[in-house]
Amino acid sequence: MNLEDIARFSGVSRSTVSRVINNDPHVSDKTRENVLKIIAEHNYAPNIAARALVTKRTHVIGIYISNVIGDLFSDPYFSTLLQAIVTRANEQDFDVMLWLKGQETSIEHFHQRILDNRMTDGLVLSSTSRYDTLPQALLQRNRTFVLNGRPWCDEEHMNYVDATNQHGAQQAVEHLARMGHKRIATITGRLDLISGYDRLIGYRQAIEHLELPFEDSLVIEGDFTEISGYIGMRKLISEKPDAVFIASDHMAIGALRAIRESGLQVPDDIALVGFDDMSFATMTSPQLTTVRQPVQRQGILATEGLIGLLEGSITPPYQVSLPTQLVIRESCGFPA
Amino acid sequence: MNLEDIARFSGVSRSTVSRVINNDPHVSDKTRENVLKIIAEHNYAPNIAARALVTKRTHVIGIYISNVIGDLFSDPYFSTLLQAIVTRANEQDFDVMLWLKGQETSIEHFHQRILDNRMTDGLVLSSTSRYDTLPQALLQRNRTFVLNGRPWCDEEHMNYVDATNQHGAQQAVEHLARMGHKRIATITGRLDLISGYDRLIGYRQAIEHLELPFEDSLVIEGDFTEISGYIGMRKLISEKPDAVFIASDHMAIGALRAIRESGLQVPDDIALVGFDDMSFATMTSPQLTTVRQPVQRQGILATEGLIGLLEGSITPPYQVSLPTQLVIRESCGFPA
DNA sequence: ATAAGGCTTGGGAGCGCTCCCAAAAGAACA
DNA sequence: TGTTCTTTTGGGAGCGCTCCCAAGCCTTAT
Repeated sequence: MNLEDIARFSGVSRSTVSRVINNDPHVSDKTRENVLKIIAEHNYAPNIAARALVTKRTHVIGIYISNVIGDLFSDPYFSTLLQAIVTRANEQDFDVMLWLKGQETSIEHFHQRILDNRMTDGLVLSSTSRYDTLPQALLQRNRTFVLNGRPWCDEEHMNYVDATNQHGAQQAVEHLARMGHKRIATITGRLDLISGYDRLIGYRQAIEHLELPFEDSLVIEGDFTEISGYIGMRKLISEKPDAVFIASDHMAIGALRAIRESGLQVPDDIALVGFDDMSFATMTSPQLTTVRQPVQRQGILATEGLIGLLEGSITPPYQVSLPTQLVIRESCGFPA
Repeated sequence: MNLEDIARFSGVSRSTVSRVINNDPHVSDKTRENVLKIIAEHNYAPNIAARALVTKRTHVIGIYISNVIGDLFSDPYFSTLLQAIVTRANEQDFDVMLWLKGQETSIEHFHQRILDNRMTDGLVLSSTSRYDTLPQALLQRNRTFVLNGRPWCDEEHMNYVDATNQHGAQQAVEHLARMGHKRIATITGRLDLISGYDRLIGYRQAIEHLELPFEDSLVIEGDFTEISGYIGMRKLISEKPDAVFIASDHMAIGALRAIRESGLQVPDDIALVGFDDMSFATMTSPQLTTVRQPVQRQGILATEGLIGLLEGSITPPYQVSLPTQLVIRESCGFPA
């Protein structure tokens, strides 16, 4: 069943059917109606490949997530992001192709797969490592893409949607200081991801600004996983910090567990602030004080930006930075 | 840059280049080598649309997940499944297209989108509701697909990968009985999903078989979300059950919270068994006794099955049922 | 009645591939 | 040397669309 068949059945030419399908106004109402009826009767849908061959557009965007650690992205951050992207793309009549890079996949092979795949009009890249060469390779080949998180380099030319991670981290640390905490430690995220890096920078800036003691032993490197939060906190306990800024809620869950196991109390013995404001942050006891970042909004804006770029309604660079917001709950302590 | 260009550069014909790209043995080693060099030099990749137009194959499979509730699939079940599918598909040289049905999306519109999209060779459908007409529509149009979870109807003709949910639920309840519990309640999953339904059936069969009292008030309908586990358990507490079989670990987390808030102890006051064996089941206190289902394996087999079906190496129906396994930890109590 | 103008419609060309058949080149044998 | 067979190569046709130009039709004005 193709255009020609539909044309024959409805007694018009291939061109007219094409016009009807593409909503071209140059068709009489009578003809349009008739053709639409025939199309519906036969469940006809145009052959996407043939269309793509001539238009050089597929109406498909790709999502590349490279941070997939361990048993997969158990961190609901990615689920939320993914859902936002897929939903928004569908609303704008785009379909979505998905690539997940696990640890085991060979990166060259994987990149080649994405670079060679010409089935997508554009890409959203999420949580690209500082060492990931994909953005550069795509740039070099003139492919349209939007980064989730600001780029490590070439900032002026890249399209991205970011959150104010530095500022969020600062707010968190400042709030802990305001609550009377002096010895404030941090468990970082992956430092090869811009979000992890920026949150550490924010921590440092706040410490410096507040003229609090900065000690290397108060900075523990995590990798955003729950288990790394647990391990990080176990290391940290012997350092006896008053408070800890943890670069993700997911890690904060692990940290809470470590604290509970050691018999200490949150926030009395150790105060905690997380980052992300994931849905489970209100389900812990005590409830988690955290820095909210608009994950869903990031996904939506990345998608809208990409599609706008593709359709020419947005001229590059498309650069967005979304605000973060401190959400005060119980884990940070109460004013004395 | 197309086949013809590469042909010109390497001094051979379009056909020969095509043969090289498709690994046709009827090319001399010298020619092949030369052509490959030119291809690499120009970063040439064949135009997928043109190829698909003639072969009628895209090497793309689609995944349709319809269970997306609320703030997205916060249940890591889907993340795990998705990752397994994507990884396996990529290994077999297929790309993956993703559709997520949220509550808000109009189902007709969504189905049309999937039915019309001829860009995928086949589909994996996960957690399709009993009321979802997509499987029938796909069947009617002769599209190849594999269900994750056995179908609600037309079982003989459908391809599916399932887990032994009934048996798993039975084991869970039997174990609770063995631990000395008499008044065993359940919080069900969504009963329009086959997994939720089968787990309830398994519960009932066990109760009947063990000749324990069956009371309607001991069966609370949940929907697999954490919050429904919380709400369900709050309702259940007044019924004073000895033990509860909860149809997912995610709901069990909510139930644990409800029990803790009411000042009761697990397993002393109420024993609990979950389902899924998600990674967080060992992080709760007490650790969760649960029924393990091989989610990853399900994703892998669904993908392999679909691809096998597409390539003709498997003849339909492709029907797999994977075993579940009781994992005994702390929440179910200890032998008296 | 004729010309001029706007709508609507039809059909050729071409997108970049694969597939098939036929031609060319090389190998092997008498 | 010619003949036959095998291996390697070339080129036409066609997949199902869109895009463009030209032709046909219907108005409306002169």
